[in-house]
Amino acid sequence: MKFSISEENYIKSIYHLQVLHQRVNTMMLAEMVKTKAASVTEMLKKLHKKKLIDYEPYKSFILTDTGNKIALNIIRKHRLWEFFLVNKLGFNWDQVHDIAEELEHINSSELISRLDEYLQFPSFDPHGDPIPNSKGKITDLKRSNLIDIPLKKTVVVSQIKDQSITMLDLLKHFKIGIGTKIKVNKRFEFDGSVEIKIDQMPNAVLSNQVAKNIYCVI
Amino acid sequence: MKFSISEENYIKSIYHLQVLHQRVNTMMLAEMVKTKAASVTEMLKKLHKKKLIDYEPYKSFILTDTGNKIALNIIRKHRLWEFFLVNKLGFNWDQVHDIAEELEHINSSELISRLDEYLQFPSFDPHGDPIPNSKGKITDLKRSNLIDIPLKKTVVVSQIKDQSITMLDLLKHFKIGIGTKIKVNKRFEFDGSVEIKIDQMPNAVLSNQVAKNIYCVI
DNA sequence: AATTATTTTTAGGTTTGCCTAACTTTATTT
DNA sequence: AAATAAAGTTAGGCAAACCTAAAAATAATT
Ligand SMILES: [Mn+2]
Ligand SMILES: [Mn+2]
Ligand SMILES: [Mn+2]
Ligand SMILES: [Mn+2]
Repeated sequence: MKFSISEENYIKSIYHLQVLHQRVNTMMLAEMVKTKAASVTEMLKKLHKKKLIDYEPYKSFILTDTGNKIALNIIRKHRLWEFFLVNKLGFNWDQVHDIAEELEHINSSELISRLDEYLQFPSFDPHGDPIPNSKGKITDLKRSNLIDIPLKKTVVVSQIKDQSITMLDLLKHFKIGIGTKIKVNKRFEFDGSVEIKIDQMPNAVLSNQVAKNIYCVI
Repeated sequence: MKFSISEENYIKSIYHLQVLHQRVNTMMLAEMVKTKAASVTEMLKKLHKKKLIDYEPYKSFILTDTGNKIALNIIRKHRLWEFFLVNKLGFNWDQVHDIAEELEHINSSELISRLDEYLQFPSFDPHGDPIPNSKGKITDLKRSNLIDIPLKKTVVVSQIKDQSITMLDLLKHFKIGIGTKIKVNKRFEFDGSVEIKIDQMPNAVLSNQVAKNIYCVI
């Protein structure tokens, strides 16, 4: 079965919202796909008819197993393309999302399996998010939030939750990226901010709002 | 200015038809974009309003200078992606057209200039067609048709005109590709067929219809 | 429990791109 | 020059996605 670009974007967004909130409702989804609630309702009816979501009017909804598989395949494509853009074409990690947003809809399983092989079957995209394999299986790492890791322990940044341009821009300023070795010197009770140390860099303080979005492997 | 995928496909098709026939008419274009004449007329009105074609009702039409530039940019993207698919991902030249047909609509000049650089600024795509540079300039080779080249002279296949799957399939069978060294032993007046010789291969006879589509550099 | 606020759906429109059928213009035959 | 054929346009409709405004259902307050 083939799906329109719109349908694919809705499916993928439902998936991401489910990861955060278990079940999804109309308003959340409308905001994520940048449209109005009325348009979402129409699409929900269509996705339900195609058996991609479990949906009853006025209730929250979730993907069916088929819906889930389709979502994972789109995410796989998105993340493989992001990896390609950064590691082969030399883009910065904060430039690739919008392009991958288009590339993820290119329709060819042969293309994706060859791309995967060409990239040597990467497990994580440039933002540290896991890339589902061809069967849709995700193998993720155990990661701790910068807020929670023990003081004075050097850990490695491995995932950024908020991937807005503004966030990625801030991280670039502090020279924080996936793979960066980082140490928390101090945690300030008052506002939840943390003082960090990165090799070759002066001490720096990150707000709680920033620190919450940085995950590390110990 | 941004254009829809449909608009881009029409513009590109007009360009290709112009190369063959100088001016384009409704029926030709309808056949090329696989739609009906009525739909073409509607699109012609839109493209004319956007100043991409010179068009008057009931007359044949051509691209304006702007239209031409846009066409060349789409063709550039198409051929760069084809080059990528064959030379980096290992596709055969007969598998890449449909995928490039989708990839050519991805919207990012940064992406294309990086891809171009990554591929080391190739001049020809896997079918021997010239790739316009970033300014839209094409530098093509002088090529002779297999029908016309002198007998017993070894030449190099450099372009295939008809790129249908069936044609590419036939060429694969005879081990003819871009770069293949080829010699015409004999030309048969009766049906215009030619007997050819390729290294490591027995003599073979190509029909006039096939030979007409093969171009070589001497 | 009743009122108010929020969420969700429905109703009615718009745009893009496609279609068929009817009509008009241009080209080709007789 | 008329008649016929072919090409091109217009008219009227349809499906996909979007929209605003109104109505219905659910949730939150008083
Ligand atoms: Mn997308
Ligand atoms: Mn990512
Ligand atoms: Mn195309
Ligand atoms: Mn080509």
